[in-house]
Amino acid sequence: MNKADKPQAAAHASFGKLPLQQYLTLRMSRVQAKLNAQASQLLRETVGLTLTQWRIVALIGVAGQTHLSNITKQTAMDKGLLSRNLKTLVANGLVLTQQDEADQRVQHLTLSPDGQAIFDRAVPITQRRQAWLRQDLTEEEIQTFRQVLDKLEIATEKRDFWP
Amino acid sequence: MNKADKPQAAAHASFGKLPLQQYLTLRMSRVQAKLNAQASQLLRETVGLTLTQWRIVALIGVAGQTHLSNITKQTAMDKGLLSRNLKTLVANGLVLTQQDEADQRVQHLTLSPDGQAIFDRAVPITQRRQAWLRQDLTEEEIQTFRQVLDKLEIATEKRDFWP
DNA sequence: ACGAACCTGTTGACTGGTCAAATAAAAAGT
DNA sequence: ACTTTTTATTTGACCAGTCAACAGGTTCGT
Repeated sequence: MNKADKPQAAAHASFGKLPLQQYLTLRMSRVQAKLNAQASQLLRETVGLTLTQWRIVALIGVAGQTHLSNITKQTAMDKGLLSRNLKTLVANGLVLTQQDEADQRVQHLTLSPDGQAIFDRAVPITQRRQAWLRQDLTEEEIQTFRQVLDKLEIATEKRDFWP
Repeated sequence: MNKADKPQAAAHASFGKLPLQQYLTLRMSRVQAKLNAQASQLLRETVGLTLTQWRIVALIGVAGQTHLSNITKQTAMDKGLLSRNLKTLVANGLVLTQQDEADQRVQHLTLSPDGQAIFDRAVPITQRRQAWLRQDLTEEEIQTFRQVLDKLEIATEKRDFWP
């Protein structure tokens, strides 16, 4: 319902090569947004956790025992955020904390029986979703995808790309 | 300082095949977090926009003219969020709005001269970043990466994977 | 032509996430 | 020994994002 929709659209021929719409990061963020929405809904309906809470529980679950800074590294989430989320998990009795004797700073985190039960219940659900997401992907595609993610991650770490 | 560190770690042999650490979504979200942090910092330092604001400006810029629901679709962001962000962009004089005559609901969005100036300044910066991110990627990798993103996106849309 | 369904955009209340500073403990350097 | 640096976690203030409800406007079915 509109006339000429591209008055200055011509200007973008001058972008050199890379049309903005094809920025990897923009596309990633859109897909990610949809994936997150889907995962959040699924987790809310089935186990009553937020995505962040689930990730904490999951990481403790697979490790058997960890501490916060470990989770920080594995997720690249804000430590403050994790600290707060953890607090509610502890308050809800899903996670147990125990001070390290040698190093008074670190708290060891383990799942309580309740936490373990939720973990055990959620794992097959999330696996099913993962399988669903992979259904149309070949092994090669997945492998390349992982490889690209790795390279992108590395590229974010060396930050010498700008003075 | 701890006894058996894997009392329940053995349980994960029973996961079937997919170890939790390899969930595509978990790895994606970590990389995405780092990319976002990098982009946000860059944009803040160079053009003084948040990532969301930049994306709105960018999408208006490339289209020449759009409307909100269009941006909603392209980014999968919340329309409320976009509406608010847009309001501040309009208040700051970067974006101009104009009611559609035929359809009174839609507002056409264009960049003001100021907005265009910022856009023109930001584009090369973001392109440089994109190039940096791609530096270690081959064309095939990028293509496969895109393809996987597409398939994942499609998989989030048909939601019949769970009763 | 009339109501139902639908689309566009806004608002409010609330939750989640970010940034930066603070606290506290250990490790490293001198 | 003692300052400096690094690491682990917490806290506070603030901003971004989500959900759900709403107000107007359009379209479609009968």
